[in-house]
Amino acid sequence: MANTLDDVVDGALRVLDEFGLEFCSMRRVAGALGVQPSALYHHVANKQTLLSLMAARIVADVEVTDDVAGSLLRLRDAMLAIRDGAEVVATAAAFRLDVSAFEAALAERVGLDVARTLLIYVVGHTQATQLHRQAAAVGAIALDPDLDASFDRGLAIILR
Amino acid sequence: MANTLDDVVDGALRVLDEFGLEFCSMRRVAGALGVQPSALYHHVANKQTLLSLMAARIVADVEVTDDVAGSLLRLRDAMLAIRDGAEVVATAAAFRLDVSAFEAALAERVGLDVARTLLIYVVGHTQATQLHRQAAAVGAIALDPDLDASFDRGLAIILR
DNA sequence: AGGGCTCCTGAACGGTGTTCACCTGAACGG
DNA sequence: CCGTTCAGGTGAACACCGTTCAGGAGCCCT
Repeated sequence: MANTLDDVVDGALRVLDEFGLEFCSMRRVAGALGVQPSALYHHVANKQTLLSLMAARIVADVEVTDDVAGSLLRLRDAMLAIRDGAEVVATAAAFRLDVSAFEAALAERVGLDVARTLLIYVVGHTQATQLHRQAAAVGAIALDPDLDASFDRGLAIILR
Repeated sequence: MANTLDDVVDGALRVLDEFGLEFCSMRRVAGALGVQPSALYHHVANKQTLLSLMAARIVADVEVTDDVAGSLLRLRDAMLAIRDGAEVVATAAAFRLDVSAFEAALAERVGLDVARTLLIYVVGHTQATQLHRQAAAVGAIALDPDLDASFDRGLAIILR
């Protein structure tokens, strides 16, 4: 027993990956941990805080190197690696608070304005990509095979 | 009596502007129209659909001219004009479906890749701006006076 | 042995989106 | 003028939601 904060975030990310953000409720996360919903509030002030922690975890081990484009591709992959990951990062007021370390590291290499523009673009495009893929997986729309290349071209436009 | 779909969208936008997205519930929209919540489902299949219609309305009369930067500034102003407007537009899967007319008009002038990159940037930056201003209005953070200029610089980076 | 701390329970409160069977009133063709 | 149709609305219900609160169980430290 004796869950820690990390356990809670882990459990929440498992629920997110399995059921999607829409069904990632406090009750379901608690259920995944074998615990009552109210127990979560000993680790986290509210759901919004939990979402921020999840967002931080999602992008946690993406490192910024001198290969700026490569770094941003890794950021994109980290968000795509988990269901609704981009939306969680985007929503959490994340790219103002949680990704600020990422923004700072990026700013050292390309300047603050370009760093900000890049981050907004990467998160936005990745969110659209993830949404599109999910709709395609359900059969609602046809899968656009150009999404990865489209991402690269947009990146090149900003970095030119 | 006899509300139309437009009346419902109007009412929803009034509720949004007054209370914010968080409290823009079907029940509250119904209340603003002097109607039971279930009555809304005669006009709209579900809340998500209503949000998409609201997003479409928010950006509806922004015209794309040959002054691309000016057009994007007007798009930004339209979203900033209503509380949580940018978030509604961003969320509604809007900048894939509702803003697609905007995207097409933009693509005629700057090409599809640049148009997409611009739209992602404009919506993302505006959303961050609106969130920031709201937090500052509540006194949670200090207001950054550089937001408008920051937007212009990001735009210039993409359009260069 | 006793105090404090972390983690948890169980119940409750006031909301939420959505569905359903049913009712009302105006418009319209025979 | 009657009967039908149909958009618009009612009122109750269902199954959830985030969050709060008083309290209990187990552990470490002194």
